[in-house]
Amino acid sequence: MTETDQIADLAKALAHPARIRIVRLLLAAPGCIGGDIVEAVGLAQSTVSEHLRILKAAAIITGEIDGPRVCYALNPAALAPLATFIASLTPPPGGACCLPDQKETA
Amino acid sequence: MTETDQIADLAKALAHPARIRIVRLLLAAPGCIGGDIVEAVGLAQSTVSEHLRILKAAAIITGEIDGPRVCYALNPAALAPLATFIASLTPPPGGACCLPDQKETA
DNA sequence: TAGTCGTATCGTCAATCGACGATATAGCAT
DNA sequence: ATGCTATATCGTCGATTGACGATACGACTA
Repeated sequence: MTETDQIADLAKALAHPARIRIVRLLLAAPGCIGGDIVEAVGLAQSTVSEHLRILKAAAIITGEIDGPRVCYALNPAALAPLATFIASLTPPPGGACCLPDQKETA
Repeated sequence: MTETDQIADLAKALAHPARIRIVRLLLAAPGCIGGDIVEAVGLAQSTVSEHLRILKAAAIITGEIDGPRVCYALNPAALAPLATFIASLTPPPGGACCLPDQKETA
């Protein structure tokens, strides 16, 4: 698996509105949510489970068995390759933020 | 088109190794390349044209007619929604950079 | 043990994707 | 006008995706 494939796979894992929504839910969640996700996204339970499986396969989320239910949590570190790639493409939005200045001070 | 859909569409546009490769080529290119892309990605000309169309539809690249050929160039600004979304998920890698601190100083 | 709740998996279907060859189109050059 | 080169579009095919209902699995509770 080349880094290019890795980036593409991460992008594919995010390439669905339902999955974006799930990630956002997990971001806003205190730490662990389970079946509440199903109601929030408004799809069938089996469909949501499939989306969770895809996100888990990409390591974007982790599913920890917590007694009777499963505790899903974000694993932002897995997105690093994609984040780095996108960051390398986007100089303007946000302006000079972290990088002092590449070479042009003007 | 909600912002969620917009992010998903951008991710989908990047959800293919060939398209990642194309974007990388454009990033490294001086400014304009055309048919060289076909050789670089190693797919049929029609297939590459289709990938270029998808990237163009997502506004990630622009295709400007330059005489007999087409000049493709990156349009990083189009990725802003996706970049912002991913940045909101990745606090650790890079450390506290731009945002002073959301609410928790510790 | 039996029941219940939450989650995962299976089977199916329509829709979309990715790849290709063939073909059309547009802009030089001769 | 003719031909050439570069790009786009069309039609097709197999593979994958996304959705669902039905069902299996696992873990508590009574």
